[in-house]
Amino acid sequence: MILSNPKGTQDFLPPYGDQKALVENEFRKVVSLYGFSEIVNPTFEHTELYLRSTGLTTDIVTKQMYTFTDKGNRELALRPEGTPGVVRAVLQNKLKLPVRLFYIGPMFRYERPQKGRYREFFQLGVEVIGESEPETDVEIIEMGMRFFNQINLSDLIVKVNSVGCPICRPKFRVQLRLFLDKNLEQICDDCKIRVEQNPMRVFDCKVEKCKEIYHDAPKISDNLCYDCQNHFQAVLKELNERKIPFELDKMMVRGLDYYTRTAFEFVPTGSSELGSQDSVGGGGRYDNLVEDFGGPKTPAIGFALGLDRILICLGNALTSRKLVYIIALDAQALKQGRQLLDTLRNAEIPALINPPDKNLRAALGIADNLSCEYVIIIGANEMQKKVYTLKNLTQRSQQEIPQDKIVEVLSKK
RNA sequence: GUGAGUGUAGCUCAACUUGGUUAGAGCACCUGACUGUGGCUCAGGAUGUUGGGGGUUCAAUUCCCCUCACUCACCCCA
Repeated sequence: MILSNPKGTQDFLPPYGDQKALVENEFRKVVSLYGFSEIVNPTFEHTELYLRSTGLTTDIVTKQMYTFTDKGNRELALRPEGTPGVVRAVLQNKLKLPVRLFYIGPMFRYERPQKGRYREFFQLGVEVIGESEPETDVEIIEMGMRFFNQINLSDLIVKVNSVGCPICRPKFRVQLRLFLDKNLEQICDDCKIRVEQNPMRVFDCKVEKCKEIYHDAPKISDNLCYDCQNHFQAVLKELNERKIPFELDKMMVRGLDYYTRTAFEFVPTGSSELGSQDSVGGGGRYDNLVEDFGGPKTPAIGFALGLDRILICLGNALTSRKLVYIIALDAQALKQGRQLLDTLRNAEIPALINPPDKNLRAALGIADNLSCEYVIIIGANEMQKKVYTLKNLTQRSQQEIPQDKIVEVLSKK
């Protein structure tokens, strides 16, 4: 069947395409208040970029990348996430630090699609490169919350944790490993694999039995080194002072290898439409990534929001369009209508004119289908009286407006 | 990658259990009643390779196998 989209992709049909753009623009507005500039990166990069950043132990890299060899024998991958590309661009172009960047665009991961999870999905992301202060962490968390408020998605908290750094994490891993080895008999099969590959991920397990056991396990946030501990305390204090609704979640560990210190997730609280996915976004510090790429030691932090999931949460909250539909009833009126169409558009009022052969009833039906807010009727009566009949479709009301006042009247609406 | 469930008109679904002449309904759509007033009403109309392929059978939407798609969950993540 040719007439079908590839698995895990979606068409944003009207009005969802418009709604998507609306959310993107709100995001642009909010982040620009915090001094972020938009960066547009390629949709594919050298595969190696992701191997060295996102991490060799992550599923994203080991199983989910869309990789291909191009005609010049380059090993490339459709981007599974945005951060590596941004960091690469910053280093390559030697941007002055600190820098605040945001991006909007599609990401690709080969996995089984389900509710709120697609092979092509859209992310809204921010990266702050070159700022180490705990206040920055809180500032961008607060910015995220402000964005969610702005789009009326306020039933939401942020889960916060610290995942340490290369100084404290290895020590902790040994400690955790000891604990897990003692309980190896009781944990599930998946967790047994995690113990070998990446012990901290056991905290993500959804099996009740495992959760009970891990309740008593040592936690990374209780075993931070001096600097990480100070940083984390400062973040928590600042979150409290700024009255940001957060929850300290010592079990939260994030999936990407490069995270250090502060990690967080935006989680809807109300009756979620997201199925088994619980977060609409997440992020954290990655203080070593720039150095890992061969750059100078540079602290950084960022987050990514799932646009598709946000749209699911918003549901059918549709905004009525401010589209004006002009209906001309005869040839003379049509000529007048076409002039009016130009006038309206020049005044930045979105407008359409009906095809000449439709009668009034049918034309109103079309206006209805297009969910126009206003209709302007031009017929012999209007031509004679030098007025337009302006009809409000939602209020089912109409009035005659002098022809030279129409732009003025519509501009106010 | 693993497991479960669904695919019938544009949409939501019925008929399948116990195979049997032209596969139905509601909404939507088209036409008209209504030749300058849309969401209502009434009358009429069009619509399906029953996801695709194969098998069993005199006969398959119905039973069996394969495949594809969707949904849900696991895994993982936005």
